[in-house]
Amino acid sequence: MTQHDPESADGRIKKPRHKKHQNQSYGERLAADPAYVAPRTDSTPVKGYRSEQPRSDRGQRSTDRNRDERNDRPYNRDDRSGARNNRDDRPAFRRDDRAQDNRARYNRDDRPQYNRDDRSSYNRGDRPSYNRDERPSYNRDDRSQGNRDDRPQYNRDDRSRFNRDDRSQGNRDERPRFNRDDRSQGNRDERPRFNRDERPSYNRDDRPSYNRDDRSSYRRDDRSQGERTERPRFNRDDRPQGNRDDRPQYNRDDRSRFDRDERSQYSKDDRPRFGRDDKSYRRDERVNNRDDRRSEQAEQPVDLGTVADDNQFAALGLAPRLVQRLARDGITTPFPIQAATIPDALAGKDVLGRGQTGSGKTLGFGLPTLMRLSGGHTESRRPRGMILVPTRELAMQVHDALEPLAHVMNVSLKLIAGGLPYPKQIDALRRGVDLLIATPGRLIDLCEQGAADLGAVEVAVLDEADHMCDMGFMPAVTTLLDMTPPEGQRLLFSATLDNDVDKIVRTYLKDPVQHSTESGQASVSTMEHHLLVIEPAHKQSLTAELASRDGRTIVFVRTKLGADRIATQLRDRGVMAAALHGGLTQGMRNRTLDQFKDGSVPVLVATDVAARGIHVDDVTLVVQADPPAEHKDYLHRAGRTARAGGKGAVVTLLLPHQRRGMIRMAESAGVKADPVRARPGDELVTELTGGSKPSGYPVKLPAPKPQRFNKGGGGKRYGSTRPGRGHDSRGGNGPRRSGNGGRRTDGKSYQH
DNA sequence: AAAAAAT
Repeated sequence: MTQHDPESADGRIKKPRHKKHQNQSYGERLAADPAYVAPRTDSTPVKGYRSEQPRSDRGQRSTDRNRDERNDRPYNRDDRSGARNNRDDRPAFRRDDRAQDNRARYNRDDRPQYNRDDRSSYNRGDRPSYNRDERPSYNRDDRSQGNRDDRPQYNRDDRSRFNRDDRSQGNRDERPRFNRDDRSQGNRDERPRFNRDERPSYNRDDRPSYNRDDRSSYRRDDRSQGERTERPRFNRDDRPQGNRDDRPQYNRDDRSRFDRDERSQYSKDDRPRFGRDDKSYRRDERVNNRDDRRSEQAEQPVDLGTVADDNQFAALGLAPRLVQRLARDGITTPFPIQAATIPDALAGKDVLGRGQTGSGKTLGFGLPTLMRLSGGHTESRRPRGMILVPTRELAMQVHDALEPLAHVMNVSLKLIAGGLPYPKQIDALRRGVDLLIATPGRLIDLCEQGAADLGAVEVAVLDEADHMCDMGFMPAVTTLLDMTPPEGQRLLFSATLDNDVDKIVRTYLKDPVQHSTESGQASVSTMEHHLLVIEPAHKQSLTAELASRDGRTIVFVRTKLGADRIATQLRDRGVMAAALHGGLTQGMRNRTLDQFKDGSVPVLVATDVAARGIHVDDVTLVVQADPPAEHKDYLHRAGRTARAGGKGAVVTLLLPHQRRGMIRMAESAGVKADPVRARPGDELVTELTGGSKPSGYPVKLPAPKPQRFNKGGGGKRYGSTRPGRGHDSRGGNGPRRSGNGGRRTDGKSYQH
């Protein structure tokens, strides 16, 4: 009966069959054929559900009709990406449509009843026959057709996926959408969902994996005693601050693995029981609305230590609690960029901040933002602050840097980035989160889904502003800024602010105050620069020689393929190196960065994904195996070393024909260095590397993290070099890759 | 011009 799923025997999506329609958008196709019915999307979770369905139901999936529908899906997907590429054409259309779109979503209120019933029956197992045959056409006709185009199909899947989770806790009756509005006000108490809403954030933010033991005992013991508000603080205080920099990514990786893979098994035992036990506790003692939480916390201030009288942060006008918290980490003297921008930002002005790499810009915009958001009231789905960053890693870093500070200010924050599970992000938004730290794509996605509404954003921050304003990012950034109220405060920060930013500045900033603590050139005095002109044939061996040294090294290359290739070459020559680029799964990216931070892999071979903002302690050498494309890139790449006053060297390898361009670039970048001819073994090279040479014996990357949670499955997705689909057919929120070591196979990004 | 950013 069951042939292979057309969709996947091997987990891959097959090529579309309907070539004819491949470049036709759904809307176009609909226009041509009004009878056209959207391919159903409910089939996406097939992997997760199928095995749970009674066999008799399963059979129905392989009717011709259903198969065809499923084959339609890829075609649809292509449409969507086509649409993405056409972004430029669409934003206007989109934006105009947005209101309408929202309305449509609100209109749903009329519908949920039957929808939900549909869905619940779906859950009960009669879905296949029922849904398949009846619901689609029914729903589709009812629903306003026009909007469908805008709403990605996968929305539906996602939605139903977490709704399902929610639902499993009962109270289906209480859930209809109209509750949405009330929700933030305190219907919460009644609703088990509250429980869910709270828990994830707790899980997410604070539990270092190594604390896991603590946590579980902690969980069981402390939890029932209430005082949830104490918990995070407890955790946070215990955590040695100094380690933070080394650990965040590490935690995250574990966490996601844990969450994604473990949860399904884990939940069966613990979660429901927790829910049940928790009821009385929840009802009676728990304080579960935000304001109460705030006041409670205010009543029991934690001793954050004393602040010296001459603490200069206090002088900038920051709240005592914040100053105390900073002081506890030994941060008592503002960097110039902070001293310059904080007062203006606190005064509510729009600020353009430029400070050299590693000069503390994160706090420069972070502290005023937290100050502003503290004490306000955030409605469900309507965050009041937004920090946009260009890469996921940077988003994580900013999040982790601000988190302890946000905590003392009683500001909730949430990382919104791609490659991470949707449900927790949506839950957090629904619960109401003050400040988002986001990469543009995912945030737009969530806004389109209606999970987030930027209409209440008081502070919008662009980190790496000039990069956010370049061609690739601009549309997304303007889309997001357009959604924020124009009267809101806007802060733009970068090490290089140039003409590209003008458009954003003119459009979105009112009377901006500009602070440039440096010229925007390479003025970090502790950084030395070397330009080496080399023979093409020597590139590999020279790179290996340079990278084979004590201390952390980042090797920058131009392309993702190049990153993979050079990392492999280095390992073949005995240099422990790993590649980092955007073609890897987020899990791989996290793991690689963790290994680089914890020292198990001292050489990182990266594309420009790591060029900006990423802070790793003690990177003492940056090698540019491919010269940067422009002077700004040079500065940002170079800025990974010599951070916060440390020392560092930047070596750029140049093929003869790249020499001229580099000289020009060096001038624009303010780099004082003359190209020098170099060969492997040269004195200069030896000097830079401290004399150590690659062993010549191939090395292998360290094994994935040893922590494997029992019951298998854990870590499969990210941990193995050959991530099998295995039995973890759940958690399909993560990036889906068929396994070949996490490298892209679709070639999509490599085409010119 | 590549990379990044949503699935």
